[in-house]
Amino acid sequence: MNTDSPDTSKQKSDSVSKPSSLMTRMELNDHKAGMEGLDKAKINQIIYEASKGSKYFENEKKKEEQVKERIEEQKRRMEKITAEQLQHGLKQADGLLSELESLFDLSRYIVHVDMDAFYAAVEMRDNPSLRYKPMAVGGMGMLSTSNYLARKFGVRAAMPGFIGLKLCPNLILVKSNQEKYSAVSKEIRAIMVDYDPNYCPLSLDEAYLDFTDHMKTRETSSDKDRSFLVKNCSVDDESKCMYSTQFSNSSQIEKEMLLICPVCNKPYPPYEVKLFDKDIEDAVNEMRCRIEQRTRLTASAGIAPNMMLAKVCSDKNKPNGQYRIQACRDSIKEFIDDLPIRKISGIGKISEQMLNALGVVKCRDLYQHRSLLYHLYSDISFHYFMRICLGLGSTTVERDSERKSMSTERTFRDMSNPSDLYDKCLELSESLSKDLNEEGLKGKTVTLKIKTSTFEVKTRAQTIPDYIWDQETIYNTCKELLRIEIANAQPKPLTLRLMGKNLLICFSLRILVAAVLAKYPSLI
DNA sequence: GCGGATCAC
DNA sequence: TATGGTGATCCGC
Repeated sequence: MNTDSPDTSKQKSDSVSKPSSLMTRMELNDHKAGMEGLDKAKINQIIYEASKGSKYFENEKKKEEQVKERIEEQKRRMEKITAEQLQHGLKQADGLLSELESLFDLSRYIVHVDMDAFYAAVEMRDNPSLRYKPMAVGGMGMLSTSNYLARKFGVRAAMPGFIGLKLCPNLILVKSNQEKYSAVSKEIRAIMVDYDPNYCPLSLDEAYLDFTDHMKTRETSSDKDRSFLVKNCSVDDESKCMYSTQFSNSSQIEKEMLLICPVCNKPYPPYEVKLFDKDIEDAVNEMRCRIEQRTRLTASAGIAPNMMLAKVCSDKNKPNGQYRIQACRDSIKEFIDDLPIRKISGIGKISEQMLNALGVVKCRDLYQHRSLLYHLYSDISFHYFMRICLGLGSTTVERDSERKSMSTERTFRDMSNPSDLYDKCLELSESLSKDLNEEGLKGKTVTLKIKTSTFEVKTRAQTIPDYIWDQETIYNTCKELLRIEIANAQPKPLTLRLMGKNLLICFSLRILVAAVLAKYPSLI
């Protein structure tokens, strides 16, 4: 027994234990919109009380320790860097920066569109009794999104439902309805096509668009082309409910007139014709209005010369707003300099901590500390950081290329009986094989993923000589990998809460057909 | 090629 | 009572 350790028996009078300041991982995410002015300390206390002692929590503590060790290791490496090396790093960095500088292209209008609290908004639209009440989509296990009222209590996406209920006892949980969200997404995308036929969807509720070509045709467009029916109603004298329909389509107008405004609960009309201007702000505004007309859901948007900046902008005036960065170096510099690095897509909670430890908090700090970053990070990461601090991003909006992998995984009640585990393994093999078959895909690297009852995650892969997709080969390969893991756990049983499978794709029937048809068009 | 980690949604 | 699923990428072997 270590007599130096604090005597915990003396602390039992403390009825409330304090969340450890070291447990950054468990704290409330507040880097996104809708989180202003809440009592963070109180919320974190509730999250901590609800989580502490659980297996999940214990595993998070372990991971937190590992991150701390990584930061220590980073510090040790930093201290070894000499003044001379720093001088060299500075030269390298400045060389790269001037190279990157020449890549700047300010000629494009890149737009990022993001639906506001998408799943929650759909559910509120379809069930008026949910309006003005805190609600979230998901179950006791996990929430996929919450409405803005629930966010005021700290209820967020990726939070388990039971914690959401602790934060907000009146929270209403609504089951997720993916098919419905997909259908709404399809309606939204049908509008996006009018502004950029090559738009790039990121998820059901998010997309990048390149408005550049549209802006050229817009210059010569007639007023009629830019006229849409818009319904205005003032609600609580602030948020405006806009309802619009395309002016040219009179039969549609009559159909829409029968609808009830979801916010003011009055029937349409009255409505008015709104003429949108030829500039980019009005073009994006027009698109958002049309989305709202079609779906009765609001979107936010960011307008910038590249994708990285557009993405940050769309968050700025959320919900139901838009923000534009002017396409000039000074505006970009002013915007990026003060921006916290965590706002950049790709810099998550861990990278933020690692960089903060070096004194890098805002994007301008990436530039200030460029020499240090040159020495501490890989070429790829360093390159990425330098692009960020310049405000440089991709200007080519393109659809995702072909998928590189396909996977399936399930969480279940703790399971240790080997025959149950093999059953689960077979089940997942069937599922993955079916999905591969539907898309005509094959691969040669099979990966088994397991998560133990203590939340420890492991993956075990095997590459086989042939391209495969069939259930038997997937099962036989994974069965062997699983057998080894069960054996390695001996004499203890292997107790799992999740199992998954993944196949790296090497062959796509669809691509093959496309290639053959391209070569022999007569086959069509 | 493998396994762990991180990130986004 | 109770902390997801899918796809991608990077790093260090």
